Amino acid sequence: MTNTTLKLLAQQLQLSISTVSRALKDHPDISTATKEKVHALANSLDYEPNAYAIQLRTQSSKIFGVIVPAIANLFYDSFIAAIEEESRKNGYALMILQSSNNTDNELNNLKIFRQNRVSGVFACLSAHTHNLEVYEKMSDRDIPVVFFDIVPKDNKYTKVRMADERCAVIAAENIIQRGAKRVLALFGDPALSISQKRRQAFQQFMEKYAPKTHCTYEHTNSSLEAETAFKKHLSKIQKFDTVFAMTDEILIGVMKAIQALNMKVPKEMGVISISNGFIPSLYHPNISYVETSGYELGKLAFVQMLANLKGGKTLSELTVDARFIEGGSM
Amino acid sequence: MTNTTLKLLAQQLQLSISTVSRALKDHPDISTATKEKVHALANSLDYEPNAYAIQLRTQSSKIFGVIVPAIANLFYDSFIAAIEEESRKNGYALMILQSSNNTDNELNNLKIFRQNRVSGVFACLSAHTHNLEVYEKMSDRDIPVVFFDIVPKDNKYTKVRMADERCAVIAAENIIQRGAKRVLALFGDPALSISQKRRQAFQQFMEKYAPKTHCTYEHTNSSLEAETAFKKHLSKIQKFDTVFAMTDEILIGVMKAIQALNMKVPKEMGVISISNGFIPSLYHPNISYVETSGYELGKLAFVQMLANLKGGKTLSELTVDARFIEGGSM
DNA sequence: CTTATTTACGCAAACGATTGCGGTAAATTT
DNA sequence: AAATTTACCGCAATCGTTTGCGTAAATAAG
Repeated sequence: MTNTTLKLLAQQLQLSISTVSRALKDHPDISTATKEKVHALANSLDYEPNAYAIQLRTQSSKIFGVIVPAIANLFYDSFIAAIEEESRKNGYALMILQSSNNTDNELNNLKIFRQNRVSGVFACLSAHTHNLEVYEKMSDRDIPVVFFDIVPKDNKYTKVRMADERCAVIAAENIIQRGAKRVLALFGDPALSISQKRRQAFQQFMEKYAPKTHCTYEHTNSSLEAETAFKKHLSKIQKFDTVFAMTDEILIGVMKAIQALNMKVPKEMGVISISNGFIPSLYHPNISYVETSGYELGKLAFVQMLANLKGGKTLSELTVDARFIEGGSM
Repeated sequence: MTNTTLKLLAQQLQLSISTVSRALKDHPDISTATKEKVHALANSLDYEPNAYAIQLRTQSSKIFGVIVPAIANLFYDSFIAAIEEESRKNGYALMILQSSNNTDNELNNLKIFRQNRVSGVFACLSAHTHNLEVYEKMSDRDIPVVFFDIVPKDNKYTKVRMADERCAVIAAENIIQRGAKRVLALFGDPALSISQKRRQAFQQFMEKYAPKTHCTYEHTNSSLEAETAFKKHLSKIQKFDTVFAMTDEILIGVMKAIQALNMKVPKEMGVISISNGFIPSLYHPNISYVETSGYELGKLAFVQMLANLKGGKTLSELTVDARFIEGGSM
């Protein structure tokens, strides 16, 4: 079956295409009688406007592009869920592409977005993207870009992110409150600015407010590394009583070690992490964590996008605040 | 900055639009000299074809629509990752929409797909969708639909899914092999056909090949329910020694209970589940599971889609086989 | 040196919708 | 009865590409 078009409707109704078009969108020039006839036929023939023709004519696509390092990631999932909700409300659809933390893919994805003339792009930088030229190209085409989570340093861009330093500080506060004596703090890939920021904020806070607490810092790149690091440090003479995991990945490694060693949480070992909450809820007792909500970040990003779309430029960096969620692990 | 178009290139080169168009796609009618000139200018001006104009002209959009109940789901994530990979290779992009298991959303999503004239749709039915009329509408428009995971019963549709019965049977086999005496088998929402199939296959197999093994069956709708059910049955006089979790969600509940009760796996309690592998890997020892790979399902679905696109109709139901992955929990 | 063939390119009509600019009949006002 | 509105509607250009067909010039064949 061929698709119903304005032309077809016009022919069947003995009207011009323009009249049909106007009738369908309730233009005042068209009489009520005609409108009704048009609507009736359109319904019975299941007319649906061709989005491509509209975009070609109006030069606006009602589609947002989204670039995430990985779709299969709880944090990004919730981010996507949030902008998907908002997009739907506002009549937009989403085109989601994953970069797999690969700069080539990132480039390619942006190309697809340009070719599809998306109305805007939500982008999370690949871990090692430093050349932002490609993103400039989007701006040149008047396609607003809202960066999220992993954002460029330059503040000529619109960006939203978690309050990374705050997260680390909140974690530190609670560790101090618990009265920890010796802490093992595990951070992620040291090349990532997010790891650096969190580590720095954490360390500074601890040194300032709990100088007598002994902290060991380590960077790990996977669950397995975290697990190994945990076990290694535990075998030392001076055992630690509290562990801080910067990411879900690290927490997973830590918890595997704890289970393997059959340690009691929180009695023998206090655990705290930064997470969106899913992983911490898998264990008994629930792990206490500082919440970083991808969902809220998504909502915020969408607001920024809309602002960008309407009122020209809104250059700024917004952050979603974090809060401590009490589990039973501290 | 305005976008570069064929027209612009043609003007600057004193050529016709058609010549430029043909030069760009290496048409034999165009001389090498001209082609080079055209390509050079196109590159320097960053020409990118307008996907909408192309689609309008060619009536094919190079976009696939995907409907999943939820994006934030490990199984669907890996499914999406797979078709994303394949799509990229074949020059397609993905438009992903979530139904949130809501029929209205599902309807709406399909509408968006139709308006965007997607080349095909990968659809996972909402839990309680029984009216497939909407999907008929897609077929009417010659938009192939490949159902995955939760698929309609009617076999006039193209569908791919996990070998649900096989999964359950494999689990049963291993439970028998372990020499289990008393088993608690936890299944999901009894309204879902997938729960029914798995339960039936499991139960039949157990009754046939291990009639003396005592099995208790229960359906639960959440992690919490599973946790409660586990604890409840454990408090009975006749304790069970093995637990089977049909889904990740159930496994999570079971493991929380096991941790809370500080039971030893596998000594005091054998655990086996059906999963894609992520959740089972979070525990120590790793949980043994029957693998259902969303990734492979995605690959298979894509093959089906391509076949559908090329050779007309390929109505069939394909299943991805399952295999047992040994953890340390059995 | 005519008559076929190639070679290399341009014309123009689609694809489906939007919209400024008129146009004509009927209704209303002088 | 003539002039002016008002109410409705159509014409045609436009968005950026693709593609069948036509044709001049260049080359080959006779």
